[in-house]
Amino acid sequence: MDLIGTKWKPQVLFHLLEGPQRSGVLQQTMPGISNKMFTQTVRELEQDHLLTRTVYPVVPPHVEYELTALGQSIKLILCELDEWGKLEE
Amino acid sequence: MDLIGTKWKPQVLFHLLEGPQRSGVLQQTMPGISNKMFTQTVRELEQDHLLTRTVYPVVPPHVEYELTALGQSIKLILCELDEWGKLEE
DNA sequence: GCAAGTACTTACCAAACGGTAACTAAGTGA
DNA sequence: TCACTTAGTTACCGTTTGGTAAGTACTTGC
Repeated sequence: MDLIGTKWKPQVLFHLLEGPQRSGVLQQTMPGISNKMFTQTVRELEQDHLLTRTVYPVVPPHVEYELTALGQSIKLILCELDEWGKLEE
Repeated sequence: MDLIGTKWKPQVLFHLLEGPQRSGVLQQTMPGISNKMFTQTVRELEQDHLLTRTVYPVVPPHVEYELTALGQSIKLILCELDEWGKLEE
């Protein structure tokens, strides 16, 4: 599982730190990501057991993403990466 | 500067945490990296001001890579990533 | 019955990535 | 004179990546 080495995975995880988000909202927090990349990324993160995908059987569809305990465990790293990234601007 | 989002940059930095290394030795610590990728990676890290490249004018060539202060500043993150990576095996 | 709304999925295509292998450089020692 | 040594560059080419745009699904409200 290369968490690093991917462009979007860390960003998705970072945005989920504050709590569960529904699909569309989460995607909008990441300008520049395409529809295809977004679904691909969250699918992989789900396979990595870093987040859960909950589908509510309603119409129109409602899907929520939430960090697993494992996903939460990288909170510190993600925050530090964020902090460090800000220094370099 | 996307430090994450690349496969090799973090690895190069991690291996330099222990101190300066000469080119060939550093490359050998990373099995799987090709010659091309290695030079490309260190060149970019140099442009990012994360490491310095010192060329000793001798024959055969002797080149050393060393972290800059900026490079040192991500030590904590690299170590945590390493720790976390071990958990997931 | 028809559009709206949300979350995808797929086919197609261009661009980027990355590996291999051959090549350069230049002083030393046999 | 010639191979050895270390570091790096380059051309070529296959593979992977990733964007666009169109299509699927299904219920509610007009």
